[in-house]
Amino acid sequence: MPVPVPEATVARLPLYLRALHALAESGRGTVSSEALAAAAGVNSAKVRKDLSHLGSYGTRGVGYEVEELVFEISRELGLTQGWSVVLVGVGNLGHALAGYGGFAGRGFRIAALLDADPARVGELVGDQRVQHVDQLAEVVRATGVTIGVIATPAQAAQQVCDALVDAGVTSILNFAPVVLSVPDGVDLRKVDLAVELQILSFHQHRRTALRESREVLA
Amino acid sequence: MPVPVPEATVARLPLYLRALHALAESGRGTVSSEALAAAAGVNSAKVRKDLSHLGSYGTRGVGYEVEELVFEISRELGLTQGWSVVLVGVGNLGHALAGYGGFAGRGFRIAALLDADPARVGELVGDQRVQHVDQLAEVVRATGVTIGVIATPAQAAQQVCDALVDAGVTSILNFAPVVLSVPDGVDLRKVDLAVELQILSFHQHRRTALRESREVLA
DNA sequence: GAGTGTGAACGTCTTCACAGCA
DNA sequence: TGCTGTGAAGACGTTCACACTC
Repeated sequence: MPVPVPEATVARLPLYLRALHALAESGRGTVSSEALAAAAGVNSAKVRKDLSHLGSYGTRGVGYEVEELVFEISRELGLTQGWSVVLVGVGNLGHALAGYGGFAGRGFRIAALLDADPARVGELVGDQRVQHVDQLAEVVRATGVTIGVIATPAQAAQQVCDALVDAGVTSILNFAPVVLSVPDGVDLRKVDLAVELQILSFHQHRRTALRESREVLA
Repeated sequence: MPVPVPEATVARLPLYLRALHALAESGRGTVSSEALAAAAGVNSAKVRKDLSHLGSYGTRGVGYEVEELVFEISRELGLTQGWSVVLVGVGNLGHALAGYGGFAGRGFRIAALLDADPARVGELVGDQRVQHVDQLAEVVRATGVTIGVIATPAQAAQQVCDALVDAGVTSILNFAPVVLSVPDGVDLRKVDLAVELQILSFHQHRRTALRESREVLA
């Protein structure tokens, strides 16, 4: 593999995967780049370029086999090996994540739920019982997880992050609204629930500002 | 304003804003691009370029005034005008969003909470009582909201989206894992909670694959 | 004919490196 | 001297357009 898959392509593969799962459920055996593009909300040239980075899985004049593509994308993303995940912070967001179909349905198994609040310890969420965050190192060792998800309040996040790193977790997904720091060799990604709303605000703001300035001119 | 603010810059402004709020709380009066970059998790050249698109708010040899920058970024993002938001879907994720500091703390007021489940109607979340989604048109008219947030299950999302558009909402933020379609003139953005986890999986996968192939060679 | 795979053109974003100002 | 603001260079990503294949 001399040419690595571009990061922008990697970011879209989950999109294609979701669209393909939907297509497979609706009984579609094959898709064109055009149809897949529509289902994923991008344009067809992008789909073809992206998929070409994984190899040649399409048939000219026909399209791509849905099942085959699901497998190849899953493999590329490493979803076929069934990751175990430890989720820290079982508030509303933690509950939402624990019950999220996009996790369990995509090769991610929640191996443990941790929280700092003693009142929540022992609670049953899905098929897992909430454990105290003090057990973190032990839990990570026992379950062998390599991926950690942080859904705690902002103040607790760095401490939890450090604990995860110390315990040997090398991939961390952070939902807390703070910038975390990790040592080299640990992959940290973040989701900020408010960022997109603020971007939306920017566009709405500019649109109404433009409309008003046009009305002034009229 | 002949040169529009680049989209990539807009996407980072919320980051800077969060970092600046934290700096302001800790009593910092002024920041260098270097310090702000560290707090926001980017590099300093980017910070300077980004901020230069808003105007010249820095002082050479000194840096930027924290309070001033907070105001200018907020203004650019349109956060100073206090948007009202309607949130549809009050499950775990909806609860998490309703209680999220990044919304209320940034000029977004939740004007209404809607849900399709009669069992949830009437429930008090924060200072709002959950109303039935059938009231959507009426609620939008009464409150004059222009931003809608969808936190429903995937199956319900397009229907809710259509209802929002019909009611006159022109900016929609979608948390449901489906691609929604909206008419021209409506700005649609999405957050997929599972995408980042899958990207993380890709990197973790590639890392372990590389390590293994190196071990084979050794 | 239909639709993939891909070089080439184009556009956008990032980074560098330094002139210029406080 | 310290740090901003910015042209210029380079990396990266997108889109076009068409040769090629089924």
